[in-house]
Amino acid sequence: MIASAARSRGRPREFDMNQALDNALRVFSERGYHATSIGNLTEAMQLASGSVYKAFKDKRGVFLASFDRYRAVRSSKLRVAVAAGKTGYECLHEALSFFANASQGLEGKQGCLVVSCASELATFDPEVAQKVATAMDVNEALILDLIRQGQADGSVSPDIDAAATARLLLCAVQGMRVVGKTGRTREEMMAAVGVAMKTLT
Amino acid sequence: MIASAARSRGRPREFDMNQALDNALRVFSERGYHATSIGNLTEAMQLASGSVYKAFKDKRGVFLASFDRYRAVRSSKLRVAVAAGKTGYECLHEALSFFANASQGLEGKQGCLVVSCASELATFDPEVAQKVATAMDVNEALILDLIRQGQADGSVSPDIDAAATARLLLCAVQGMRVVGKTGRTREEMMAAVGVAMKTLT
DNA sequence: TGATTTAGGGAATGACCGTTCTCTATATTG
DNA sequence: CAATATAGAGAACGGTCATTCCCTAAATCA
Repeated sequence: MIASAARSRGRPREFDMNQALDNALRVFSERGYHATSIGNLTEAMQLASGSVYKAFKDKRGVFLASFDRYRAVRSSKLRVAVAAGKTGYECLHEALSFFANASQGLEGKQGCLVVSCASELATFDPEVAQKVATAMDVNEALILDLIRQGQADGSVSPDIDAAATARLLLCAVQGMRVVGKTGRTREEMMAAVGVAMKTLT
Repeated sequence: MIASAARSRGRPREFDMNQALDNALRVFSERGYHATSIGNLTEAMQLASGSVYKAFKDKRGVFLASFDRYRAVRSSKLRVAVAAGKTGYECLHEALSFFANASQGLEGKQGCLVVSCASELATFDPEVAQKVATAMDVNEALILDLIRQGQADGSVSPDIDAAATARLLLCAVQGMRVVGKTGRTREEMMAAVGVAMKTLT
């Protein structure tokens, strides 16, 4: 038997898990965790409430799965975007532009699942708090990495405090997601990226 | 009759409005809007539910009043902090430090009412969305003002794009409030402020 | 084929929450 | 002092929400 074709025991799942999670995380992003009802989720995911509970235990389970999906998709897209740069400096510009683009127009208004929902839960849910902290750390580590890469290839000043700069840039991109909820244009956000790049010289 | 001593008609209010709002906004900040129940509010405000509804019409009314109170208090404190600086550059450093300080330790974990709660409501409540947008605009305008002041007194480079820099710094300070929810030290945040100041030279 | 296992769907349930109602208390007005 | 007006407190109410239950459907196992 081919390993990848191994089937589970009973009736197979009829819906596409990733597609359902993409719909769920869109609703969570727009409405926030507590304002999202099971009804909102069943409508968006095109599933009956019983099926939701069969597949995910409870509402929090849907959220946790959506959160992981969101992070996986965003991380993947970010890494693709970053790869377009050649020097460390260019990669950093790609990374900041990626966040700027997500903070503008409709996508900006939808907001960031990590920022809006997770902040809502992190206070009273240690597991979510940990996931949020990790998400932040991963982004900060990526930026720090690119700064060091830039210092190595000469595109970023060797005199800057890499750790502090990475932290400031992390704040800047997370702040873009917040400010972007009030509605900004791509030009406004890209101009901010241009200013942020000055911290690397 | 002395104007300031003019009393209203019926039984006078027994609780202190500002104190009650300070308690309410603390709960809204910690729990978010939807996760805050009337029970949470009556407990924190030390008022019976009937009294809350008599004084504020409904839950949203409590939130709106808390939001205004929060903005008034924070704005006032920010302006006091900024006044400690002499040059525009110094005033900007005071302003950024003010946000950094609020984004660290316990206050950082409590979070910002504008960021966490208002984002939660802004999607489906135009009035709240307007209030949030205004809060952002006021902060951005203050930063822009200080940059121009610095350019006038020679403490900030005349070559920088004042509007774009103000926007980036707004993103940075709002981002601090988000990142600060995951727990950061004063030193970490102040180092980020130091880096942000480089955008002014 | 019959037994077993898992998924889908939707009605039923029980708890909680926001709001209203009612009654009492305390002020001003005339 | 009566009349009026507003505040305080908490019980009562109605609706919504998350969750569970039960029945049916579709797969594998023996």
